Amino acid sequence: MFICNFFKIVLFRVRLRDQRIHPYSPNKLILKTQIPDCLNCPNTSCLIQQCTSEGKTLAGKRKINYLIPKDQHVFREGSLVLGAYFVFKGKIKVVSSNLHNKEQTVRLAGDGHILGHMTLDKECYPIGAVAMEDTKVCFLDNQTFFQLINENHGFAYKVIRFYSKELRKSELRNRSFSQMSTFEKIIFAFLYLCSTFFPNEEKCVEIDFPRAEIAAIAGTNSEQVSRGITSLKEKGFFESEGQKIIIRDVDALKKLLIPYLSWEILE
Amino acid sequence: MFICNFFKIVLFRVRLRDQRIHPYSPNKLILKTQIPDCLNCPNTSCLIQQCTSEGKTLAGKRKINYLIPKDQHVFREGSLVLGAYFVFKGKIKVVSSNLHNKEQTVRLAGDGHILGHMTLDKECYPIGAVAMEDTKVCFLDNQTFFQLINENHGFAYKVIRFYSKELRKSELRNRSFSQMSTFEKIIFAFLYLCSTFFPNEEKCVEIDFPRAEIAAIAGTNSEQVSRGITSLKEKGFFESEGQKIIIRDVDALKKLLIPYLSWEILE
DNA sequence: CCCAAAATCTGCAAAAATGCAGAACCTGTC
DNA sequence: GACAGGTTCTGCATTTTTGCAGATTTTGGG
Repeated sequence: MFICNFFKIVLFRVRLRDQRIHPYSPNKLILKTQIPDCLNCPNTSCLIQQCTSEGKTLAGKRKINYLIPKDQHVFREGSLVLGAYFVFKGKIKVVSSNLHNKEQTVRLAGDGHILGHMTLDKECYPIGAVAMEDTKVCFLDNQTFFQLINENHGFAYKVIRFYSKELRKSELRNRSFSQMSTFEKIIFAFLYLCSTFFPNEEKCVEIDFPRAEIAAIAGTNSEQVSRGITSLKEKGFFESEGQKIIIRDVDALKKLLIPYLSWEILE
Repeated sequence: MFICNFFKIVLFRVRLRDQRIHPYSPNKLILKTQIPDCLNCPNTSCLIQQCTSEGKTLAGKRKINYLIPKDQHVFREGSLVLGAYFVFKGKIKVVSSNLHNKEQTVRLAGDGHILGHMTLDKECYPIGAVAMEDTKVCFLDNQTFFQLINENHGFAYKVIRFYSKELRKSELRNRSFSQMSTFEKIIFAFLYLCSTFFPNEEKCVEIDFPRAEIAAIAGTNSEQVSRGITSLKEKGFFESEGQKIIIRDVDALKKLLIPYLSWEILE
């Protein structure tokens, strides 16, 4: 057992080091793709839209567009991240594993969200990002990002607001993990999915993810998610169509978590 | 029970609304205090030090200094935050409660850290901040903060890096909450305390907080913390002097959590 | 439409965490 | 140095969560 763990650790370290050496060895499954340049981008929620025309022109020239197929990594745990990814269209989960190979989804990112982090020094975090469906992203290297911040105050301000807001959301999720029952955490996971991936849909949302995916967001296992879904179906909050779940009234679901009152944040 | 909850909710809402109306009704226990202006500030970890001389002069002129006594709020849950607090010297916890009156510590902030968030619109989060010992903070209103970002690129960049880093730390704490056993979470809480409040001490750290305080960080209760401490004393990781705990070798403690490998982050 | 593979659901026993209550221990004051 | 008030520790019964295993349902390919 101890020896087994030791090997796992060594392997993990090697994996990390490999990725330090080849941080962007191109994944053959990740394809460059066509996305409009920033001046003509239809994605109004992208923060680059806060830049001046010159800024957008620069960003459009420098950015690299990728199509990340479903279940492929945008970047891997332990790799150096040399810039930021802006989600053009799609669904991304930010994940973190431990050596027992249990994966926790620590953040969800939808259209217009930023992934990756800004570093000057060689930082290296055990966090990765995976596409939950075919997703188009725009990559900006750190240098260009820095230049955009220098020359576009509105952009810099919005980026700070974005991170500050995500930090607060993450802090509330922290509270959820430590105070909620498993059943409540499952409801919370569904609401988080709704607010991130369907920010505009008012009442009725369809969710079609494997139970294990939802479990990784809620911080439990797929059996509990199953039990939770069954219970919510019995109570009339969910309907199902095959393995897909239909939430007819998201607000009713929110009311189940009133003691945790964090709805301001789930805009 | 239901009615009781209903009243609690109403009261909570009223509390929130009151604080919206009087976001800065001065707490009599919070005193303005003497802190050097930013040009002569000895706190090198403060991000305002990244500004130009003009920026520092402006910040020094506009900032308000407070001495927050132990156990007093810097700001309360639900209140409007109209600017940012920079910790000059002391220890702050960022907390979030639920209606069952259970409080979770979602972040720790030591010297040089930033609290509060930047908002243009009237946002309102169920998050508060409390001094864990007498603490001096500098308050900058949003307008000045915005001006500093406009005119000091290095500052803007560092602020983005700060939030991005805190977000990542928070995400790792999320993983900890959902994957660690209670015992591991307690160890993690001690390490988080060490890395935030004693960033420079190499091996030996003294921690003197009530068990309930540590429980709120770890996401458990004080009984479990007690049991955890006893166990760690038996194993030789902790010594005690009255109710104070002495960790002779922080690195040895870290090794207990190797499967979660997040030490890069606990700088 | 049928079938095999995959995913989901559910009952149950084992494990972990919780909360209570009383004992032991610390702290500061007189 | 004794004492009161507070904090911490620990044993125990209860509750919650977990993980397994087998039953059931769904999915996608022919």
